[in-house]
Amino acid sequence: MTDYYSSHPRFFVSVDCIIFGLKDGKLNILLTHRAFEPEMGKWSLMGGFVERDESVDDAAARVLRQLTGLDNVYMHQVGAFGRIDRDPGERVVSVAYFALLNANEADSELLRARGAQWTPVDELPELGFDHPEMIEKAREVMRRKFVTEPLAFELLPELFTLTQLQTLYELVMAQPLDKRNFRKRIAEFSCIEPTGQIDKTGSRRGARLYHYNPAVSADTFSFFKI
Amino acid sequence: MTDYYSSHPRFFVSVDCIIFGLKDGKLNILLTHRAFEPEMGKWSLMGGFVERDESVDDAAARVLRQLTGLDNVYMHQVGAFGRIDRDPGERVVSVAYFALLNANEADSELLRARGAQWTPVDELPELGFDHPEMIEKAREVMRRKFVTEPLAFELLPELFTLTQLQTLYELVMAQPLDKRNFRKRIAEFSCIEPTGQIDKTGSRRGARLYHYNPAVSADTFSFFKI
DNA sequence: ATTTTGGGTGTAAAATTAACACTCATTTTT
DNA sequence: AAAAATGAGTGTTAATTTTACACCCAAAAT
Repeated sequence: MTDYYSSHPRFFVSVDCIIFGLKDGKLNILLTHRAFEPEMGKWSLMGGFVERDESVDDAAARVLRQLTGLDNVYMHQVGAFGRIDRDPGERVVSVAYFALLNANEADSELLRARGAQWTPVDELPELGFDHPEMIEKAREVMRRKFVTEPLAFELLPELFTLTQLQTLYELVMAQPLDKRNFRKRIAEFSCIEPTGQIDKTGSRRGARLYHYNPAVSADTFSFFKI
Repeated sequence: MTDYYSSHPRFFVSVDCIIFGLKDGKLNILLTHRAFEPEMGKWSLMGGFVERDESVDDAAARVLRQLTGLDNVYMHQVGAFGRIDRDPGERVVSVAYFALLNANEADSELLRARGAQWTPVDELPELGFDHPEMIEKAREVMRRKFVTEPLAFELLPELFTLTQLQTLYELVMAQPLDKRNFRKRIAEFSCIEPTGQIDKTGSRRGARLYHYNPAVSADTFSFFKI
């Protein structure tokens, strides 16, 4: 029975996390400055090896937790990356995940300790390995899922204004949206509920604060009607 | 430098292929009857281990070629499957791919030799491992891609009738389509060209045969306008 | 008191999608 | 030879969805 396996090679399996967050009204991802080989000195995605006692999904969640201190973060697999020479040191097959989180909730102590830094997606430094390809793919997958699933609320704070929500959709979709049409559409979703509260920080007049009620949406959220 | 890696475990990495083809007007996938452990006697997807000298993508293409004799087949990654106990024998991380091919072109000798058999997707036997999950996911990914990419022509013969094309879309989308609206839409694609020829096998009157010209489509094929 | 700033609102035209039924050409049956 | 059967082929209209577009509001700052 072991024969079936034994003639084949084993590889390191790693996970790489494309961690999205909102910073200063821009879409950012968390990068770390690598303090060790290979690719020492270069910026890279946060990654780690899959251990014996964890699934690949669990490994990704662990790497995220170790970096941000956060649990129960939305994550989604982007795909496996398996080029022979993708890691210059050893043969490593890596599975990429993207994560969406509220940037304010991440443990900034931990981030600093690990040399992690939020970086706007349109100002990325040169990255090692096949990380640029992973990020590209992650943005693609995220954009697609954003249309049919209520992902925006993973990135926004608990309470948000409609302008914040619209800006986020514009960032992810990389296209401007009409304010009135956007609000008309939002009004159709009973899961996006106005709280009585007003945000006074973003404007003089103040803007209504909304929150997302997942219990209400449940079955059919679809921002652009598909 | 090796320290960075050496404390981590290595795993077998495999590929599993969800091979779609049309048989008797139904969507089928190729299954093999396993003649060896683990899961001997059960039906399973065609898979294989990734070897040292090949990328994961290449391994999938090789497994497909070894089974069907075909090269240059459309393949697309479905994702990595990494549950700890997904393979009862050993820890194996598997990357699933779906493939689309013209069932008539596969080498039937090879298929027989390897115990492979076309099976309608709605009549699948009990499958081992996490293969049901892989198939589910593969169908999902395929359905999504079918809308925006000209995948139908990978499954159809070189020449096909519009009824064949519509039936295929109905199979993949799992919903009936209006004949007149369908043909109106098809008429807009200059890449779907009528040949002068007539198919007399499918009907008494005979139906025009079309073929797909990839050179014409190129940029924007999108069956349902997104 | 005036200016500035982002928040908030409705309607009409254009485009797309959905619904729908009959004739045609040929083969098979009687 | 006539009739029946079968899948191929064809346009129009209503309904829905999407897009385009401009002004007033409330509060703070000057």
